[in-house]
Order: sequence, then structure tokens, then C-alpha cells
Amino acid sequence: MADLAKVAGVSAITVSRALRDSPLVNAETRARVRDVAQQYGYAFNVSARNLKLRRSMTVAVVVEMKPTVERQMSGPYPLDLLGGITQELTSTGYSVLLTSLQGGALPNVRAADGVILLGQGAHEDAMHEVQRWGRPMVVWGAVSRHESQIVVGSDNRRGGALAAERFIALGRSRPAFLGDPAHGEFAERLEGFSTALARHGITPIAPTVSSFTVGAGADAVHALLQAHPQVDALFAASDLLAIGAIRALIERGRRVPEDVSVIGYDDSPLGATYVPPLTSVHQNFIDAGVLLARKVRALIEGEDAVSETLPTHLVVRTT
Amino acid sequence: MADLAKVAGVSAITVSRALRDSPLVNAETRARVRDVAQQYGYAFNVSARNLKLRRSMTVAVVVEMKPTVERQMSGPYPLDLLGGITQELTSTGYSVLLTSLQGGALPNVRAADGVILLGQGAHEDAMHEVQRWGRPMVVWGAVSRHESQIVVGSDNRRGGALAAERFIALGRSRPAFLGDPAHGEFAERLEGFSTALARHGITPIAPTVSSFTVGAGADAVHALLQAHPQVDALFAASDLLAIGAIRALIERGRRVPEDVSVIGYDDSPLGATYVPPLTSVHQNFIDAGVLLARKVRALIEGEDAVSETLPTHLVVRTT
DNA sequence: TTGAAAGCGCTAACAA
DNA sequence: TTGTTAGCGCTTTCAA
Repeated sequence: MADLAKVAGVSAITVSRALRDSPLVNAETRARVRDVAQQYGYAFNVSARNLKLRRSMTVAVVVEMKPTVERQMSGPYPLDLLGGITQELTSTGYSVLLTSLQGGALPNVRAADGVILLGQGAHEDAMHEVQRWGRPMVVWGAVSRHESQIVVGSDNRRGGALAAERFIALGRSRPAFLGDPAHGEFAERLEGFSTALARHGITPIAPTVSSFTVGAGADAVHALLQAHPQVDALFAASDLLAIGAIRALIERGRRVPEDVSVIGYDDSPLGATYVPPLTSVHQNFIDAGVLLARKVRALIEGEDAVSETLPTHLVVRTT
Repeated sequence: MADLAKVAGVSAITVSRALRDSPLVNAETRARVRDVAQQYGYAFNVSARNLKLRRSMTVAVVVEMKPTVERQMSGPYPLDLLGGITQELTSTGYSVLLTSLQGGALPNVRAADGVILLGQGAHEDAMHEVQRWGRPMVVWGAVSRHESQIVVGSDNRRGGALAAERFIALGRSRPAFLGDPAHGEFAERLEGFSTALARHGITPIAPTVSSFTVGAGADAVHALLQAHPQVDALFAASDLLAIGAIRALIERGRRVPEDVSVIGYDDSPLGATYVPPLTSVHQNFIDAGVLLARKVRALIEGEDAVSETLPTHLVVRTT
């Protein structure tokens, strides 16, 4: 910058201002500085700015990417979420630092101006962990679980209720829920599901399924049919689980949807293209990502932000 | 650091060294400094280090996350790739800066010590774009296309050959390839496919399909059957395309696999759980991510790195 | 094994 | 509208 200043015949601070489009600098001067910068291939030094400004213009996004059995963040969802976040953040000069829970130890991550946590984890353990990092934080997960935190999530209760209402409309009377209520989002889905069913005097069976794989869904349904052969409707906490469930149903000679109705969650391409095409509760992950990004940014910039619930709707297909 | 130095009764530079585990500092001194740092909740300032060292300890990963029709990076693959990259990079102190092609303008991205590009784009346009950023770069894509670049990719030619060999073994004689050779990886798959078939005197039909959606696959197959009703084997450049193809085949009254064999690419969960379960060429994205990470790191640290091809294998299922 | 001095490149505060 | 001064927090000489 000092060199540019010399060449352009101004002071370093003027160069700094020109490059930042400060209104304090004459349009002509700015143009000249910019030209010179261009011409000499000047490269701005972010570290120096960050040092001076005490910020990093960086938001850490915590995702669990490890291939684990209990892999909630598989499929295209986190990528959509990440897409929304990245789009919104980069359009305002922030960068996205991708990290896992373990990454909290990295200096770069510690220096992030804010954190977005994707998935609060079973029993909110991930959330508590990240909270210890002491940065402005926004979470994607179950909104109802945390008054004290800023959480963006889709309306899981409504999602559950939609599934229940659909089953009622179809005349089903022995529904089951497949999922693990230890995860706040799933607990909300079950709550909405149960509450809506209760209005019709129905209590769902709810075996805990703590993996999110096709296999887990199939196993759970095999066990379920053994204990409750009269089940006629299955609401799964994810499309993957629903697909496993359908497989098990067919293996046991039940027809879908004639004998048993099945509703999944997430409206994933996997479910949409499955045979039979899966009825599923839809959530818009890209919008969610944008919203998460706006909220951390607000927090970082000292404004306040509130939790928010995104609408959800049922996509009726064959099952 | 200066404050810590005072409290610990040493100089700032000693604190610096102690915190970095420098061998130049006495073990006792180090322990004392660390204790004090811990106790006072000292937070290391990355920007200052980066300013001094002229590096950012950051690697930009360029992914196309925008929801476009031609969305090569959909599905779980990029997340696996990202998982492998993140795991490897963070274990050596680097952070992952997630960005898109447009993100190249961001100061943080420009400051990255290296770049990993996921997918070279049609006609390698993405690659040329990123190359202009002037940073050490490693690309995930078609290895054979670029002598001058460091590319990691799976063995697409072998993948194509595996599909061809399978068709031959099944006695198929009128195969087609579905995909867009403008993308280097797909061109390689087609090359391997054609070459292996040529050994049996067979030339595949290869209509260009430039979208990567289920719908595109279906449309392409409808058109294909119109022109070439005798087709008895379909090799698709992705599982999504293969699934669309199967749908169209069934709509036209062909049985899979009795009348027409279908092989997809990527071995995605979507394909594996599809009905009928899709035969597909498998690639290991996590390993690939780790490899990409190692190679940029080598480049950044002044070592040299070479392009590398990862093995590929056929997962035979029903189709 | 420890320390003193100097400076990385930027911008805020204050002057002119 | 422009410039001067100072300093953000770290690490690399070089010296002790």
C-alpha cells in the first residue's frame, strides 16, 4: 500500500480508503489509485486488516462429515444448507470456514467471528460443545428446545401433524413413528404427530430407532411387525428410514400403500425417485441456510436476532 | 502475549516459543507459560501470526453448490469429498474455506495458501478460472485431460471398461452410453467403455445428455428407444441418469434387467436402495478427499506432487 | 536457553 | 478531501 501510495502520488491511508470505496476520497483519486493497483498487480493483505480490525470476516460452519453409522447429515441436505449459507455470507464479504466439532481447537476456527452449527446432536451435546467456543452462535435444529439459543429449524411439530392428518384422512388407526427422540428435531416431529393423533383418540407406537440408515429402518420394522402386526401406517423421521421400512414391509408381505401407508421426512431426491415414490414432509434447506447466515451476521454486527421456524409441507406421492 | 510474559516472568518471545512447542524453550518454562495462558484464558491471535508469516493456514475448496439443473455435485459425494479433505487438512493445522467459483473475489479466499477445485467443469472452464487465482491448486476430475495440472480422479476409463466387460459377459451387443463428454470425467468413461467394446467389434451409441437429473435420463432414453429400439444395455454417467433411464425403459415396456441391462456410476445410496437395486461403478470419495488434501499441502509446503488415479470397481446388483 | 529490537501491512484517530 | 502518527499481536533476526 505504501508503494502504491508513492506511485499514485498520495498517502497510504488514501490508498486504503480508495480501495475500500470510502466516501472520504475524491472520485478521481480513487480511480487513479485503482488503476495503479490493477496495473501493479497489488494484492490486498487480509491478515493485516484482520489484525487491525480484530475480526476475521469468517464464519465457522460446524458439520459432522465423518462417515458414522448415525449419520444425520448425510444426503444432499447439508450441501443445500451450506449452499444457502455460503451464498448469503459471501455476498456480504464473509467467508465460510468448514469444520467439524473437533475443529474447534484450530486457531482459524477460534478466530471466526461467528459460528453456525448444523445439527444440535443427540441430547444437544454438539450445541453445548460449540457454545464453549464463546462466539456468536446460531444453530440449525429444534427451535422449541432452546429459549436461550438462537435456533433456526423447520416446523417439525407441524411436519409431524401433517403426517398424522394424512393418516387420519386415509382412515389409518394404528400408526407408528420411527426415530430417536433424543434428537430434538425428531422429538418435535413425534410430538406433533402424537398431538394430532390424540385428537382422534389414537396413540402411536414409537419404537426408538437410533440409526439413520436404510438397514436400521428395515430392522426396526421387522421387529415392529413382530410385536404389532396390526400396524397400518408408518411415519419415519427420515426418508432413508422410510425406505428401509418399505423394504421390510414388502419382505413381510405387506403392500405399500394398500396395507400400510408410509410417510418419510426431508423430501429427498432419493425418496422422490424411489419406487414406489415416497410421500414425505418437505423442508427448504437453501432458505434455511440463508436465514442462518443472516442471523449470525446480525449477531456479529451487534444487532439482535431471534429463533425462527420455517414452514413445512407434505408432498403426497404414492406411499 | 506481552501480558502473559509479564505474569510468567519471561519475555514475549519466550511465550511465543513455549506456545508453539519450540525446542528452544526449557520444559519447565514451557509448562509455566502454558499454565498461565490457560489460567488467564489467553486467546492466540491468528491474524498477527498470519501477517508475520505471510500465510493464512487456509485452503479454499471450490464447490458448485448452487441449485442448477446441471448439478454434477449433488448427492452425498461432495460431502464425502469434503469430509476427507477437512479431516486431513485440519489434522495438520490447516482450515477449509468453502467457496464457489464466484468466491474468488473475496479477500479471504485470495489469501488462501492453496486451492482444491472439486469438478473441473464443462470444457474445464472452472479449472481455468481458478488457475487465474494464482495459488497452488489441485483438482478433482479427469486425470488424463491435464498434464500441466495436478489432478486427482478415479479411474474413469477403467470404470467404463468394467461396464463394457459386464455387458459383454451378459451377452449384450447393442449398448449405449448416456452422458456429456464435454465433462472430462464423462469423456474418460466413454473412452474406456468404447475401447473395451471395440475389442468385441461393438460400437456404442452415445447420445449426449447434458443434464444430470432423473428427468434428463428418462427423456434421453425415450428419444434413444425411438431411434434405436434394439438397444439392450445402458451405461449411464451417473446413478441419477441411470434411474431416469430405468423409469423410461419401464414406461416403454422394457424389463430391467431381462430386456435391457443398466449400469450407473458413483454407487450412490440412491442407486443401492433403488428398486431394482442399481449395478454401479464405485468410487471412494473419502480417500479421494484425503489425497487431494495431501497434495495441496505438499504444494503449499514447496514439495512437489503428481496427479493420481484412484481405483474403481463395479458393484453388481440387480440391473 | 532467553531476550531486545524491528517490522509484517493495514486502518482509526486526529489533524490540516 | 488528504495526511501523520501510532499500533494491532505476533515472530524472525541477532545478540547475550
